Amino acid sequence: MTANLAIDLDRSSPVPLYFQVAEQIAEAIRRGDLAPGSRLDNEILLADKLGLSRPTIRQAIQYLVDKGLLVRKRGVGTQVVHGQVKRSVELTSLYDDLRRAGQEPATQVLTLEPRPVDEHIAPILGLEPGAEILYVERLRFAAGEPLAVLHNWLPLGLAPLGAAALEDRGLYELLRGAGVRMRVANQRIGARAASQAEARLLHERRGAPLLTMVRTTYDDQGRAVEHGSHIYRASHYSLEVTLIER
Amino acid sequence: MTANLAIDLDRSSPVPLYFQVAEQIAEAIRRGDLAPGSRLDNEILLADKLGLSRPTIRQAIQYLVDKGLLVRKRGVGTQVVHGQVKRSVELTSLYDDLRRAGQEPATQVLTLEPRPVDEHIAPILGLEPGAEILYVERLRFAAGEPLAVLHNWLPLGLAPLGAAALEDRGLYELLRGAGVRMRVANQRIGARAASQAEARLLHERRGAPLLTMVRTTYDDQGRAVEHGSHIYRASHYSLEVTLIER
DNA sequence: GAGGTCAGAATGTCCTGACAATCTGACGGC
DNA sequence: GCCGTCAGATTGTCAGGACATTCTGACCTC
Repeated sequence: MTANLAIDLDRSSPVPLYFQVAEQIAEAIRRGDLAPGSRLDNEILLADKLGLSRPTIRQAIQYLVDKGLLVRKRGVGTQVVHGQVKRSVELTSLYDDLRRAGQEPATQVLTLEPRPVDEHIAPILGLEPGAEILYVERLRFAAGEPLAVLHNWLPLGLAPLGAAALEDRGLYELLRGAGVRMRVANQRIGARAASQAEARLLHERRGAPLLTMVRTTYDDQGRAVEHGSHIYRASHYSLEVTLIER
Repeated sequence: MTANLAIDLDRSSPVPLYFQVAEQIAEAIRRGDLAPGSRLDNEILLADKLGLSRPTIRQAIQYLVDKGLLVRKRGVGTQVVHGQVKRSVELTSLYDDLRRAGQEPATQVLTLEPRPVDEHIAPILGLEPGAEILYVERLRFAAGEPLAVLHNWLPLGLAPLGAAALEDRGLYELLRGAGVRMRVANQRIGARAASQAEARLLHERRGAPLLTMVRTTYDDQGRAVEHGSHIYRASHYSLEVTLIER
């Protein structure tokens, strides 16, 4: 059933075996070697072929099921999902997304300063009211056109964030580079009409539809590391999300 | 460290042990017995206390990590996430969401008929061009106010869908009841201004901002089972999503 | 021919055991 | 006092095995 799907394993590599397997299956799906709807070998056979144990194979498959590339059914087998998953459920910033799409993003920092935390932001970030936080306001461009206005609040001392760095890279990239490991994010997505000031920044007319997103991100210690409130030009941007039921 | 967190296990129940553990930890978090930021006992100790093996405990914890309730860190331990997760990454319909929020949803079926599939919908659902599919158009109300216009395309013969049933329940609920097991969904979320006709249906003014969502849902065999294109009144509704990085 | 029954196949759950990688905090040397 | 080292704690990875549950399709009975 399966094409003979060659998978190389490097046992001396620090990359976990289950991950090596998962990556190479995912690659085969992307390449088209594993057609949508086609069945994978069963877990025991796969384990046998690769000289791995069944739990390891299961972990690899589970990883891809969680990413929405594969689907399993007890008593039947594991199949490749029809219709490709556009993008996985990843914690990426707009900047990363745009660059990956070849859009050549640019950023203009409008504000970057410590300020006392707002009373409605403080509980979200788990801070004392009146504490100082870093406030960032940026205008994001893609292909020369203004695309979004980004407002962020971050705990001080999390990462050294300078205006130059922020104009050169995405916020998430800078945080990751500073050792912050983001794990969970809550997002609320809505829409509203542009105000006069927003319209001017974004080269839209007043009342033009804007996509709004409010997001709070937590790290692997469960601490809030970032709160953002963003507006996007609906005419130029939309969000993509993949949901997976377990 | 942990409150003494009593967990009852029923080994004769068909509910998997790892799931029983996960549910009761989640319940303790919701109740507040496990405060945000507090640490769980380590896996080996927990396994010992409950008379289970470590892999089973790990599976329970992994389940909650995937839902965004817990966060782990190697060498440190497992902690409850600060700031509650509003809603988990579930495959729910608008109807389910509204009812859970106590909004008392109602539905008016505008169209319900088989029709030849559009040429741009056919490849999405994996159908031959020209094949017949079921087209559904509904107006959804919450608390007496119009909230959204829902357009759906479904393969014929998937489930017996009558107008009466659709006015009484959500589409997802009906599909689940017919044995369809949905697993993966791709959503694209955007915004645009309301047309004259849309405004009339939704009691808005022309040009009012609308939230748009296009979604394709796949079942556990990887087959597309539903494609929908929906518009929501941005003034009355927003979407909530939780992202988890593994 | 319709329907029920049963065997095979596949994933789901659970166990035991072992070692690796990583983080924290304490200790000790400079 | 500062910095590096080291040990303990904890999660991450991997192996191998056993049995349960569920689905499909073939076979048999009526």
